[in-house]
Amino acid sequence: MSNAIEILVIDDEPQIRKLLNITLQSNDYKVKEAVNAREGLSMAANHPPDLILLDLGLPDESGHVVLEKLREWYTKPIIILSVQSSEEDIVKALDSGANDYLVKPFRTGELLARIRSLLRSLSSESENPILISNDIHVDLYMRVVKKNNEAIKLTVTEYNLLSLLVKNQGKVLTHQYLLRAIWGPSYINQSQYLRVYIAQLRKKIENDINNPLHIITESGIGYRFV
Amino acid sequence: MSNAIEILVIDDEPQIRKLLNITLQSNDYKVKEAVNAREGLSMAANHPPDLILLDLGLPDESGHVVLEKLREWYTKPIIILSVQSSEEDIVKALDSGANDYLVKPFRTGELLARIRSLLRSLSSESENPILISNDIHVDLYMRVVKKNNEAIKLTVTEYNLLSLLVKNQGKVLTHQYLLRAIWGPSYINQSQYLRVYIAQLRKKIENDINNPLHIITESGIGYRFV
DNA sequence: TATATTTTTATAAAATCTTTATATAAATTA
DNA sequence: TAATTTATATAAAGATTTTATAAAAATATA
Repeated sequence: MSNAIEILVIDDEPQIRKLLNITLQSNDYKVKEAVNAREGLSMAANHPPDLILLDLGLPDESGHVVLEKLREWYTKPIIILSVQSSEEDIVKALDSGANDYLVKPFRTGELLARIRSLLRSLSSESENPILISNDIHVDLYMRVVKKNNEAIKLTVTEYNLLSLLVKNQGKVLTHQYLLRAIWGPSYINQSQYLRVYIAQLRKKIENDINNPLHIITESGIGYRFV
Repeated sequence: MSNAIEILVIDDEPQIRKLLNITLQSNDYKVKEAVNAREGLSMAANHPPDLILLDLGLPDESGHVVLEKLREWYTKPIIILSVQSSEEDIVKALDSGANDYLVKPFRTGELLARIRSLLRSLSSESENPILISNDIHVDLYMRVVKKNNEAIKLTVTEYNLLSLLVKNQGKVLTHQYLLRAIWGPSYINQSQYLRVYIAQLRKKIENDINNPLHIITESGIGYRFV
């Protein structure tokens, strides 16, 4: 996966790095490791990650200093992992720009949840699930469909139908499934509804209506978005 | 100070509320208190605070449920305060949209630092409070709307509606969402209010009322500002 | 009280959905 | 293969829902 979320771990303890590596990778994050402050700052600068896990007790420089240096330019989440549990340390780190502070030993489930929380809140706008298929863009967050970058006006039913097809790109969705999902379970025999709306959608998004390239008919079964 | 940051405390324990009240007020936050879930949801809806401190152990409803209900529309920080320290509770709360989780008894200095951290990171986007869309300027700080550099007189409700639409430029906001945000949760069926106010806004900001270019109707769903 | 604002009511217009009709295409069967 | 059946595409009419807007009534504010 090339668009995986990248997390930089800056910690000098090999066993912690190993634990984090395994935990994070098994949750589909791409992990990079730095063993000291110098390496951490350099790696962050050369290839900025989506989130940084920073140990405060580094051998070559205080973690607080690293944090301040990072925050001069790095705006994404930084979580502190530290054996220091004093209120003074925690307040200092948070006020220097850390987004969270976990005391070692930490619980990995909680760490993962806090990572999810930060990634969610701090990147909410870029979280748009934009589904792209050649010239058709479906932005589920904005609720906009574009063809060649021009917004297309769709009715509620048209949009629901298209987004369902696009979400299941490549898969054949049966008449029954589509009717149940869009109109409700009591409409599973109204195949004509589907034909009418598929025709309307094709009119709006296909270039050549006699040779539809996006919404494909699977005769006797259903429809498929390509 | 009228533009003080407002924090809503939802907690049934009087001594905790008192402690929070004193702590927060002495740090220049404006504090509002709710003693149970019902009151908390109602206060949050009627006058949305800048941050919510939510106890999970409320008498009338589970804090987890309150959190989920809040997150249906409330986008600002929510910090959980709870005696529950199990990883399961923490993960559940964070994944339901909480921004932080502190186990009682908590250290007030740490709480204050975490509040500062959240207010800092999550409100950084609204720091540029002037939103411009072609000929319309909305200054969220000054609460002034200008069209072609001339100030437009808007009523409170008109302004609230417009600023909400402008803040979510491009995104479709549903009738429900708008009604809940502007009038409160008990008004979600009063779509007519919305129509009346949208018409009033259009009269004030659109050049051609028969062809509105800013406030777009999404029939059956809601409205969108472009 | 006078004025501004919000809420409610009424109604026309627009948009959308459902149904019908019919042409065309695909699959099945003799 | 040809005939027949079944499935699909599409336009268009009719029904329903949703929206826009003015204006009156109620409420809040100065």
